Amino acid sequence: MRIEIAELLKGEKTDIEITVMGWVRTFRNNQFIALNDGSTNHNLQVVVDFNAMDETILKRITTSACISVSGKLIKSQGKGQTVELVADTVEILGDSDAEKYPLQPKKHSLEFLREIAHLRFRTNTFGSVFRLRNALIFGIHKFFQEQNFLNIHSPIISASDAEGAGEMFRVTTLDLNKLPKTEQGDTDFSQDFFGRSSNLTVSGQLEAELAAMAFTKVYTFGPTFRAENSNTARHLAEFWMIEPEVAFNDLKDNADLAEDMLKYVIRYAMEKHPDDIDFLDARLAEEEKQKPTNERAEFGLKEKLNFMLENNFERVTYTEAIEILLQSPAYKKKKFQYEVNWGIDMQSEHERYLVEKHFKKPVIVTDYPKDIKAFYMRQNEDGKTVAAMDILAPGIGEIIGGSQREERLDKLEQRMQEMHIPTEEMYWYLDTRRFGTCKHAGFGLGFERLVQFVTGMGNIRDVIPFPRTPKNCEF
RNA sequence: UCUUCCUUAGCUCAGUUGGUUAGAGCACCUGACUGUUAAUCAGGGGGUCUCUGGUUCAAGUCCAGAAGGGAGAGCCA
Repeated sequence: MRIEIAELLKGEKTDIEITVMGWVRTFRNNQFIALNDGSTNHNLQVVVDFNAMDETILKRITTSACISVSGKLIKSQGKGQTVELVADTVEILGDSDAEKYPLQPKKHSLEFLREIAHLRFRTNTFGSVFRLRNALIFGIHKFFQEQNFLNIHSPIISASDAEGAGEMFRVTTLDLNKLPKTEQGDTDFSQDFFGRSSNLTVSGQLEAELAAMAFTKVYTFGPTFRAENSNTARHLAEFWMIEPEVAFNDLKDNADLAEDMLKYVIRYAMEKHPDDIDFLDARLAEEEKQKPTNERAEFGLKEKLNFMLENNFERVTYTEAIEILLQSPAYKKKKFQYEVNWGIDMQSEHERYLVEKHFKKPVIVTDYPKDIKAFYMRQNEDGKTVAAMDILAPGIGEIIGGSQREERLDKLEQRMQEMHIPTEEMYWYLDTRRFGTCKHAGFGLGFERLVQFVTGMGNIRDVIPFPRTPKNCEF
């Protein structure tokens, strides 16, 4: 019977006959196979007696060959591991031509591995990243399910282009070489599949709001698409987003929920895969050593995560945040490239100063000027700000954006008109304000940014299996 | 999209003021060794110097353009 390596390495049972299957990481000294099956970042040491083994089989034990080994699991006779498998039989399930296989048992650059994303799962780094990604996915569902949230599948294809969250990918079945035209000469979308123009979703929030007006507590967790020409280490054209929406919550409840959720899922992932956290912690420390002293991160990965769990997030209003920036040494020494005054949309350098220099922990900034925020955010009594919140994380920037929603029909309609959002087309959204409206709030969490935060990976393209970015749709 | 840097062997990189046949480590192949931990030792094979054009007696090296990639920025999650 096949047993997984993670189970064997617990070392609870020895002197048993077992079968193990996996991929060869290295074959040392014609005797020792480091075997990995993805259940853990640790390898099982398989010991072969090369004098007794068929030589043609020995030659086929190459890096990344897939093999099945049967034999006896014993206490290790050497140092470096607690148990090892003494092979009776080794069966080659899949050969791997050592001359052509691009991965070697050595350090590769992340850029190179990105070009062979179909094989990078087989490395220690990506093994750890994707096990943690899985734990975070499950941890998020667990957190919400334990609190009786309802998971809603919001649509992936959307006809609404009024959400204003960014450029959209068009969905069409029209022949692009022979587009039907209207009398005015525009493309005639009435002949398209849905009888109107349609796009991939940029957010499930509006649909989540509809569901929250019946189930009270809901969340979405699905793919999201933005056709922005963004070339950065924190943007993808296809990414996953979590969007909880809760009836009767105000902005403070919303911030509490976000903070609780982040802490819960980070703790869950750390407890589920301590070895992977250890590995990535060491990897990051190694990487930091290459940098000049003044560019090094202040905390190691584990330090950072533990600090996050043990401390409350800092909460400041936008107005207070601007005041902090204006009083900062960085501002007085003219270190900021962009101007600071009340009303600006804070730039990366400002957010990073607040999070990394001033507070040195995650910060929840609330009550932004209404002119820099979306139409659906609840207008505050001061007439200038809205009940918005952004959570800024060290090293990542904005990880969560949310708000209390405008539940008052007249205020919402007025704001939509000011911002040129077509109210007729959005009748279904406005209906919730017509029929039994109530205060409610929610937020959007960029899932890959969370994975970046937990794994310490600097580039978002290294925390999703097959990244989609401008000019890149390989695999 | 903007700024900036990079592109030399399968990988990581060196290559002097432009000057014979372009190097190293790892990987691979052959052999030795056999309790190794990215095993070690000896030998060997492996190159359209990203592409296109230009300057020059001579270009990996200088100039121009293109492509790809990194970092930072904008937009955002």
